[in-house]
Amino acid sequence: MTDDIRDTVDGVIGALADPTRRHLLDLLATHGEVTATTLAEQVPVSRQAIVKHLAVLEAAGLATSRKSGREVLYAVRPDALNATARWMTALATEWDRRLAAVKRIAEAAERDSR
Amino acid sequence: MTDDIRDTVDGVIGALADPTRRHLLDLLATHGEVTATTLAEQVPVSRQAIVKHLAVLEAAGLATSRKSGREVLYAVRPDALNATARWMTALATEWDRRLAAVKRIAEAAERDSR
DNA sequence: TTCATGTGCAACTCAAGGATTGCACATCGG
DNA sequence: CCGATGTGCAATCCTTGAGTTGCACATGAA
Repeated sequence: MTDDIRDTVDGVIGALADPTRRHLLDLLATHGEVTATTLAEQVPVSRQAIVKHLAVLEAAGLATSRKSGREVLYAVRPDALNATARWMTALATEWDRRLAAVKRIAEAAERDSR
Repeated sequence: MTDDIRDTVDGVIGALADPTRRHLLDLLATHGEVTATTLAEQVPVSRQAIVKHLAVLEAAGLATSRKSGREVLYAVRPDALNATARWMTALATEWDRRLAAVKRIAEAAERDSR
C-alpha cells in the first residue's frame, strides 16, 4: 500500500540525484518528444549513456518511451514527480510539527524552572 | 539568486538519495536531539559512517548539530526540505502545463486533418 | 588523577554506477 | 536491393562514495 509510495519516492529521488538526468528531464520537458540520439547532440555524453539514463528515468516513472518507426521517442511524465513532491511536503510538515512540539515542551520546562 | 535554490535542491536530493541517510532522518525526527553514538546503536553501521552521513545531511541543510559538553547532538531541520518540496511541486506543475499545451496542439491538428 | 566514554582524523577496502567503445540488428529512403 | 541512420546488447574502464578500522584527543565521573 504505502510501500508503493516509498518505492516511487525511492526511484524518483534516486533518478533525480544525477545532474545529467535532471538536465535530460529539462530537455524533455521543453522539447516535448525527442529521441535519445537527438538528446545526445545537446549533451556532452554518448548516446548510450543517455539511453541508460532514460531507462532509469522510465523505471522511476519520470519518463515514457514510445516507438515510432525505427526511432524511440521519450517524453516527460509528471505523476511520479507529483507523488514525490506531495510526500516531501508531508514529511516537511511532519518535521515542523514535531519540532513545534519539542519547543512547546522546552518552554513549559523553562516556565516551571522559574 | 535562484542558484541558491538549485544548490539547495541539489544538496537535499543528493542527501536523500541514500537510504541510510533517510533512515537517520527518520530517527532524528522521532527522537529529537540525539548523538551519533546513540544513532549507531540503532543502525547496523559504524559510528564513523553515521558521522559522515550526518555531515552530509548538515551540509545539505537537513540537520543541525549542537555541542553539549563532550557530546554532539543532532536534530532535524525542515527549511531546506520545505524549499525542495516547493521546487518539486513547481516543477511537476510546469510539466503538467507543458503536456497540456502539447495535447491541445495535437487535438487542434487532429481537428484540422478531418 | 585516573578511567571510561564520546569525538575527530586518516588511511584503506570495496562495490555501484556513470561513461565509453565496438559491433550486430532493424528500418527508412533512394 | 543497398547505403544510411537509429537502436540494442555487451564488455570494459574508472571515478565516486559508503563503510570499516585504528588511533589520538577531549571531557565527564569516580
